[in-house]
Amino acid sequence: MGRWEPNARERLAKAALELYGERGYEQTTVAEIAKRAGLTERTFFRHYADKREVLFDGASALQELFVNAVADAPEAKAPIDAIAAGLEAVSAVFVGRRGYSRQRHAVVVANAVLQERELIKLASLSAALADALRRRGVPEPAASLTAEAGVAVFKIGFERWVGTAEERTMAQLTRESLAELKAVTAGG
Amino acid sequence: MGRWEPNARERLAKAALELYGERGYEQTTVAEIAKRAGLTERTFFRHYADKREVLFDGASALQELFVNAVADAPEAKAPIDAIAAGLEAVSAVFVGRRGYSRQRHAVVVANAVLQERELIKLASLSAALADALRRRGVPEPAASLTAEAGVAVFKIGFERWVGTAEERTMAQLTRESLAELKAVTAGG
DNA sequence: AGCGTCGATGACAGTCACTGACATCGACAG
DNA sequence: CTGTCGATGTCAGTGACTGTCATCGACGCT
Repeated sequence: MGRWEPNARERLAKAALELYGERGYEQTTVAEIAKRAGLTERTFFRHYADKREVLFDGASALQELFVNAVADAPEAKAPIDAIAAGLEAVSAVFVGRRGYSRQRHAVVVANAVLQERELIKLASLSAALADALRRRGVPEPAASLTAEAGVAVFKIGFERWVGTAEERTMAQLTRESLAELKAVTAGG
Repeated sequence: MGRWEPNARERLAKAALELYGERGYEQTTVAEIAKRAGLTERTFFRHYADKREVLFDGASALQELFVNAVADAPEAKAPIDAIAAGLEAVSAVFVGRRGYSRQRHAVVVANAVLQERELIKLASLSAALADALRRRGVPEPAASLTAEAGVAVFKIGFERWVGTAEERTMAQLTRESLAELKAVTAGG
């Protein structure tokens, strides 16, 4: 057994989400988070770059999953359909995590600075998707626009998923959102 | 004549943009900005909520212009065409401001925290556009998706405008980007 | 002219996010 | 038994941001 309790990083993330929910993000100090996790403030900053990042631990894994699914889609598929394949893959990882997703989402929407961080994560995702599409041979600006559209569908699909009482899967809702986007941009 | 030099707010914005460009955003302290503007740090925070906001003074006016153009578009127009009318109106205000836009954009893209602020301004714009579309009778999620698409077109059109050497207007570039988006989302 | 109010600013102390430097100490290899 | 390593603790420091009170010219009223 080590000198310290294991899973310091996870303990910090859990403590932070709890405290942000209980007292609010601004009313919570990093020292309090560290104390609840049985650590010190300095150690918090060794695990997370800042007070917001602690809520975004899974972001890079999600991005990787999305990008890989797009890259691995059949070559013959159109850009928007490769994105659709990525949306399917990403939707799958949310199965069974609706409670956690709701709790986390409630904290984020309540604080502008957390929304900012979420938005830049989505922008990073969009850039990575555009890159994956370019590697599939899609030219600009089509690659960036398709990526932006995909992220918009993901965002709105997710919001509908956490916001609805019905028991519909995130995959269903993203499929519907994509169909809707195609409808509103049709014609002209 | 007043007790102080006029246009304190504008002086602060000018000093901040200069210093962010000269030394970088992080290497600039608010006290330095205030000093260059002939004021104190405390006065800076009376004009701007934080160190980033000083670069986003025109954001609310731009949003208002965009939203009004969408609201005032002929009733018969489809949602995406109302958005297109808004894009035309917004593009017009950038005429003659390419140098300033480039300088400001260079500062923003060099700093993640400034990009975050820019992204939340765009998110606010998207929400306001969705609201305007809803008031035109557009249901959800079509309103939000069309708004997101419009913001994506604006963003990419703007980036192409500041990034290209050719003398093309922002209106031309946003028109092209919108056409491209329609093309990539077509079919399926 | 005298006077009271108001608004923009200055002065100052305080909190907290975040960083750099150094110390601690169990695990582990040799 | 000893030296290295890695995760943590300790502590001092910077800078963003806030609350509070003081200042003082402009302006309207009498």
